[in-house]
Amino acid sequence: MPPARRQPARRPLSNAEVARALREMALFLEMRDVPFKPRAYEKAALAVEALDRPLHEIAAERGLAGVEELPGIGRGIGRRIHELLETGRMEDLEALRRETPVDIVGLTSIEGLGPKGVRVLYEALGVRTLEDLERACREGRVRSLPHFGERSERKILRGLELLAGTAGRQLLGLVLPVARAIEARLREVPGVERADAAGSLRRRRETVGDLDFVVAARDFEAVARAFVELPDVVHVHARGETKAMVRLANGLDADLRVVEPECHGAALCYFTGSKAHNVALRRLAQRQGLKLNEYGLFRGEKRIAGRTEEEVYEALGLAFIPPELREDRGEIEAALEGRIPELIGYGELRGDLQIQTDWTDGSASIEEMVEAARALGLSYIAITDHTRDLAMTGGSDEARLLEQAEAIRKLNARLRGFRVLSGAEVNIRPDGSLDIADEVLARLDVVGAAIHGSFRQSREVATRRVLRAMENPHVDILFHPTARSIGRREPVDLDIDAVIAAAVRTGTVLEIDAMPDRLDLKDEYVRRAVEAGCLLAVDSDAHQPSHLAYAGELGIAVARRGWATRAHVVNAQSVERCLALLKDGRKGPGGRPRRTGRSAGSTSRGRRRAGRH
DNA sequence: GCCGTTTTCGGCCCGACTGTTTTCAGTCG
Repeated sequence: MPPARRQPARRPLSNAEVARALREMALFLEMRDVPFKPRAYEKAALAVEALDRPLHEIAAERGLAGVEELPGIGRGIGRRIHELLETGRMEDLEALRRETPVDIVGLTSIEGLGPKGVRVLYEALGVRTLEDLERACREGRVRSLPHFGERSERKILRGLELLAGTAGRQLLGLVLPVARAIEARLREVPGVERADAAGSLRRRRETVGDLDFVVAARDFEAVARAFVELPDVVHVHARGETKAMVRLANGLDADLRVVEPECHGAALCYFTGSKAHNVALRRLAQRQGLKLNEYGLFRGEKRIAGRTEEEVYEALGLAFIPPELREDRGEIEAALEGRIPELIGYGELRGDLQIQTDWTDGSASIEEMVEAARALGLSYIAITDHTRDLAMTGGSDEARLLEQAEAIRKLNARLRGFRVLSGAEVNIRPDGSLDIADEVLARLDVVGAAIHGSFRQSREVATRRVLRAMENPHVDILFHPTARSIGRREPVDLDIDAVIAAAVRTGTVLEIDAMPDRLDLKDEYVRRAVEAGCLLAVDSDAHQPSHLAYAGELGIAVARRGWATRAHVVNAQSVERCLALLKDGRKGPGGRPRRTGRSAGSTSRGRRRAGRH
């Protein structure tokens, strides 16, 4: 077959694109008042988004059967997804688009406008796009439609403005301080007993789409007033007696819900979500003849739980489920069986194993980083400045690394109750070799290896590259394994299961890099690593003193979302234990491969049992 | 269209706010 006859290769559709098509189906069906199906398509869209591997891979490996096996996807939607992946089109969706040729996703993204409204606008005024809608509102043609009025027109125009100013989901690390400041202000309102940020922020998802605040108070009016008068508020979407919605200056929307203190736990649970977790909880309640809503858990008219979350879970026969696990990914089954692990806590880091200083591209001296680490309650840090290949950062060569190690030795002689470890963040070259000689790596306390370039290699090449670096007997930790930058740079295409298997085999620790735009490994991969018995390091990757706090805040959040316990995290141990874990299982003196017998899994399982006490 | 401690049919989470309504539909979370 001559090459010219071949079809040009079409880029496989991403999960996000498949989910968008499913969501569009849901909106069109909703518009046509089709019962139940919209919910099914929405649920399927969520399921697709939750996958940790591309659908097109699953389809390529297992065909239609592999797709239909996914939760929330059955024969009908499975067949349509398959069609979409094979042909790039979904005929049923195309038919709906032909019948009602409107930008339904765009139009319904306006606050307060849903599919029913879009239908009326299209049928009466021929509105198809956001531009059509803006024109119709400006010309005053919308106000005469049924269920619309002058207020609706103004609301839509304002919605269009706000849409233009929305930044979409924002990094957890940037939003967290904003949320905390709002919590603090709400707690100052007289009569407020509790004020908490809920939603995906409380679950510590890596990005946040909006903020939710749950306040327990007697005087609802005072809380709502304080909320809409927050200095950050640029627009009030809605304001009722117990509820308010506003737009903040950073482009995020924030919701407030005020409840009686008796309901606080139920409300906090409800507004923490996730939606899938809530639905599963409600079904569980229903099967027990109970009703769960934001006011409590009820048997008939009688509230049997609601003041605290713990009370609600207990009354449902569940162990308490930490917010970070509430994604309906097996946590409810685990809670029923008492299998919720004791997650690593936010105050449990004792060291930090990735820190840059003014020896390369950091802004502070080793001593300044030590002081900042001490202030956070840490008792050891590793100095891991960049190496030769990263010339832009003034990366160290062998001689300079040894010079720095000597400076650290002298510093340690002066320090009391604190230990500085010598180290490096060596560069993994495109072929998997390192940019620092083994003889020098052998003399450092902590060797991290990381990818800093050639990000677009094929999966095979990139995986081979990383595995080769991990096989180096001196490499202790794989730093920011996929080298992603959230919202900016795609992760390196790695066979993550192969990397995890190699980590177990070689005794290499996988890092959770806690910089807000990295969070790498990400939560789903952490969970797979934990299940495989990998050891983890939770590091700040700090380039200045203020970055150090990211490890205990964002890094631990990712570890918890990955179901990690303290036993899984090497730098939650004493410095001696940490070093032993890093160096354990290295090649023996005879240069034989590391023993594979030391599985991190058996270590962590053993320690986990011990850690119960 | 999906799913199963109500299992292959008959259910499908629940309540507040808004704007247009004189009793409620649409939207949102």
